[in-house]
Amino acid sequence: MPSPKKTQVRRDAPAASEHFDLQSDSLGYALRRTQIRAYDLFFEKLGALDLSPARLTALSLLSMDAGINQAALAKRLNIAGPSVLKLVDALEQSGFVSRETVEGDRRRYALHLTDLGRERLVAAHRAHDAFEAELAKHLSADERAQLMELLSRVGQ
Amino acid sequence: MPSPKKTQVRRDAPAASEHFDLQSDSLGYALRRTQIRAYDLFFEKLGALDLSPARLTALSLLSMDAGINQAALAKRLNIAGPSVLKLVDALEQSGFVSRETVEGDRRRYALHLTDLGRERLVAAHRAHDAFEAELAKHLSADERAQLMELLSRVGQ
DNA sequence: TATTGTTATACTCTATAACTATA
DNA sequence: TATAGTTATAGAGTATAACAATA
Repeated sequence: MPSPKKTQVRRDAPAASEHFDLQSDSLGYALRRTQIRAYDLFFEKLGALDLSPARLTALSLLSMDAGINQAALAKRLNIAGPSVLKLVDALEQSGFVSRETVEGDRRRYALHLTDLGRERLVAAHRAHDAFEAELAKHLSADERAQLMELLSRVGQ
Repeated sequence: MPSPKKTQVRRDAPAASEHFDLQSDSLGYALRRTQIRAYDLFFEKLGALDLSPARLTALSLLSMDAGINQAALAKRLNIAGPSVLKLVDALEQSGFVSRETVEGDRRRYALHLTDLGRERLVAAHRAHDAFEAELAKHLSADERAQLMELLSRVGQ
């Protein structure tokens, strides 16, 4: 298929010392720059809450799917077993999540938010709203919706 | 300031077991999902070239700024000194970059692309074009430009 | 004193492989 | 046999602190 977009610039440069400015018209780089900005802003707004993006997502999932087990959580977060284990260990140590036994299957735990976890999630939800507002502060509501739509089409 | 966007859904849920679906209308999550997709696609298209995004960016910068030193490269890549050192070590070991002495300042090296590095960058440039085309395959040229513009406004 | 590059060290996030207990 | 959770280990990518050589 033809390549409809050119990222190369300075086509007048001599072949032997050609310049490749890959960053100048690259959607990939633009996505990365924007995501770095979002990541920084996330910690600016939620850093005091002892919640990384992954930890917050886990709490959010647990608020919607109480009693989910680690394997299912790993699948939802798209991470491997040992990774979710460390995540749940950390959340348990912070007092946000409890592992509870399941009657009839002693292999698995049911994961639940603790009262503290629920409180923290409420605070995080507020902070996340502020994060989203700040992130999109230069966009109108229509432009933000448009951006979401375009992103979803890149995400395929 | 007022919060113009709401990420919360299911407002009819009881307060004691409120659900927080942070992912449903979050620009932050949309950015992350899209970037993960881009990252995967990058390795699909450029994985065989022994170049990570950071390594490719370094080669691209060296093609434009031949003779740059490590400290300057670190600044351009926005990474710390020891990090750029490892990066340059790896690029040197792959045979893409050479450290050359600088007359008049024996503290620093001038970094240059080798012939192999230049060849690899040409191949990477082609592969990167294919990557960009695939990434934006569901967007028209106008939509792609619009997305870039909206992203640049989120990035500050 | 300041700069360049380096070493030593450590942290986060992720993974795979092999294991135990249970089903 | 298959599943849930765990342990051990490793690798990529990043950082800070302390240092040597040089300016």
